[in-house]
Amino acid sequence: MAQISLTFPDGNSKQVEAGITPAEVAAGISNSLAKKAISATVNGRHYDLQWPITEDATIAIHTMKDEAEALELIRHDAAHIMARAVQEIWPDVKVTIGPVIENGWYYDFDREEPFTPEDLGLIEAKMKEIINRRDPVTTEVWDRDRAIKFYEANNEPYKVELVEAIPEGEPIRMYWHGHWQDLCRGPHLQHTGQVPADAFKLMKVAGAYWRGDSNNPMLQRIYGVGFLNRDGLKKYLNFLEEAEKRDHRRLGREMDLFHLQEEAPGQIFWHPNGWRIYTTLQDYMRRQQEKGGYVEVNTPQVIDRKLWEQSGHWEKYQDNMFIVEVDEEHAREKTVNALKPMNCPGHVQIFNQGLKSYRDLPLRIAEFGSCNRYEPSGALHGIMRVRGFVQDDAHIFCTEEQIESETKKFIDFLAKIYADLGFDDWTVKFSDRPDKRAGSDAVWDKAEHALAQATEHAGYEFTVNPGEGAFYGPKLEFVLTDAIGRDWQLGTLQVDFVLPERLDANYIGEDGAKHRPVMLHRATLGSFERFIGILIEEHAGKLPFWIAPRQVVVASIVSDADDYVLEVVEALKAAGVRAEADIRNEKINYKVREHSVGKVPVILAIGMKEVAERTVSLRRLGDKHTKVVALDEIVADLAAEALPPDLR
RNA sequence: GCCGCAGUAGCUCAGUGGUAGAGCGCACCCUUGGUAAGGGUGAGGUCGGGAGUUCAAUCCUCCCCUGCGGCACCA
Repeated sequence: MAQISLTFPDGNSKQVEAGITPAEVAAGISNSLAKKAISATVNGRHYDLQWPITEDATIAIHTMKDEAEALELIRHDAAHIMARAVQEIWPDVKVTIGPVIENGWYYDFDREEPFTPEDLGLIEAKMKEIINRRDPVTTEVWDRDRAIKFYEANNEPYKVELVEAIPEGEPIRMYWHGHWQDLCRGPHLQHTGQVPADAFKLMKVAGAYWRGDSNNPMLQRIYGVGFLNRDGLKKYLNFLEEAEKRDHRRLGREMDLFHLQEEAPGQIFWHPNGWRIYTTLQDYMRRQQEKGGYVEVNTPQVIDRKLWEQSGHWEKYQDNMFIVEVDEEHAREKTVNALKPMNCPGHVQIFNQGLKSYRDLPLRIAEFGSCNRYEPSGALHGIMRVRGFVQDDAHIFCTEEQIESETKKFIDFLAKIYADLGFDDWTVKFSDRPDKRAGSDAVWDKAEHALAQATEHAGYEFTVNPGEGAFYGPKLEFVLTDAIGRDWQLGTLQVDFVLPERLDANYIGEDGAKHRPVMLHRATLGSFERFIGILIEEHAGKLPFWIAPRQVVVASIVSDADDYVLEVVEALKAAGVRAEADIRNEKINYKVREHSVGKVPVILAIGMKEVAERTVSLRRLGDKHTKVVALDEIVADLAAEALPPDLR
């Protein structure tokens, strides 16, 4: 047998026979390591203890102390144990796939009756039983025919499909947890008892399409979360509870910002408090756009289908459009219009008015564009995914050569704004050419290169979404996360070679000939609605002072102080601070609690002492202590604090 | 759109085959209280909408709407 050399993390190496397994390596080191081992990293690859090593390698043996590997294995084995539990309880259920995801795993099943919440309890109990059996986990590589025959015989059609889909040359690996068997690329733990029985929980059942395709049958997916120990699980459940308190839908109610009702699904009724956030943000954006070299426009809401046909929306986007038919009396034909779902065609109409010269480029046309999209009912989510929203939209008409510099300029623009608004943690996704696309490969090469270059030059890394670009061009997505870690696309930048063509936009070049401009679709906040949702969750309702809808409440402690309270409010308002008086017949404790729950950043309490001294007692949201400050001083301080970051 | 779950007072929720309750909030009264809920009294509901079963439906059945969690979608 050939010899190979294994190199350990401490730098020592050892000659061993080829085909040795990490389990044998561990056993050669010590009995206790052999017992505690869960997996290995061999030449950088996460490796099952049972897989043979056939070439020179670096090797590290993992135990439960290696958190990343341990969690992956625990979750992966738990997924299998869950599937086994389900089949032990309901033998007719067909199994499909069950990967590890963030915090846990899921497994998709095909079963006639739905799983109920009570079923989850049964499955959990069965899983604990399986864990306690400490069944050994073993593995073998099979050839394709054997695997297919096996699954056909066992009436597991989804597994047959999965085996068939494994590319030639890749091993078809089987795993056994005791007698129960599953197709799996591994690695896995040594035995089921290595999964902590008190550190996992089945969370929910949901529908999911087989292979993620809505043309396929819907399966039932069970989600579980799993951790190294009970404490990890407790922490996670606690996090979920805390996240619930940050939910913008809950805070929207508590802070009296907005509501939705069933007569207008996916559309927002903004209350005075919420609308102040909205307009404050819009005023701020308007100033930024002016500084950034944009011109602001406004375009019609209801537009004849002819324009949508020309732009391609009628063909590609009609399912998502609100169609408005107008049946005029005496009209020979009724007109068919659509509420605009996007602003781009309108902006091209403005670009097309009059002849444009290359000297006009880049022309940056901005609009707080009110859009309506008929989003699928299941997609609606609070104010984050709605059917009526306003984009801080703009279209930059430029030459191909200007794509890179305009992209860089936009990313800098966006980064500054996100920073002003308190976001440091956002990511960039880059979506490149899809299979179905318009435009030549040469043009795509140029556009993708320009976008990627500009992003790097602006100092940002990005992840690539292969094939996820729009049919008309590649795009950048600027992504933020909500309270429970779900990603939301806010800003975007998309290169478009197609729409200028379809709507016949052109400019006169230096050479005196007509040329086609490129359009960059871009939005910074994305939509005000989604952005405000994210903003609320990011700050858990404690918005920065300048955005807070109610910045200051001045509360009387005794009614004899009321006149002075009103005077303080007037002084603050005159200085540009959003202040309200609370002279209700309530105790100061009550008022402080109520306005704290309402997330008012500053409470000024006024008793007779403050009246006499012309001071206020200042209390900041979240602080326990208070501070007495002279009236003039606090007015000046809060006025300065109320200024938006760009006006300071 | 698909799968599952839910919809009772402004909010959070309990409840029943014989047309309904709590806490908070709201109104009024008492209380003038020094930094996260002072006390009393009272008003407030077509039990999401429609149909069916029944002597009788908020409760059982069916359809629809909306919301929630996923999936799919997301120019």
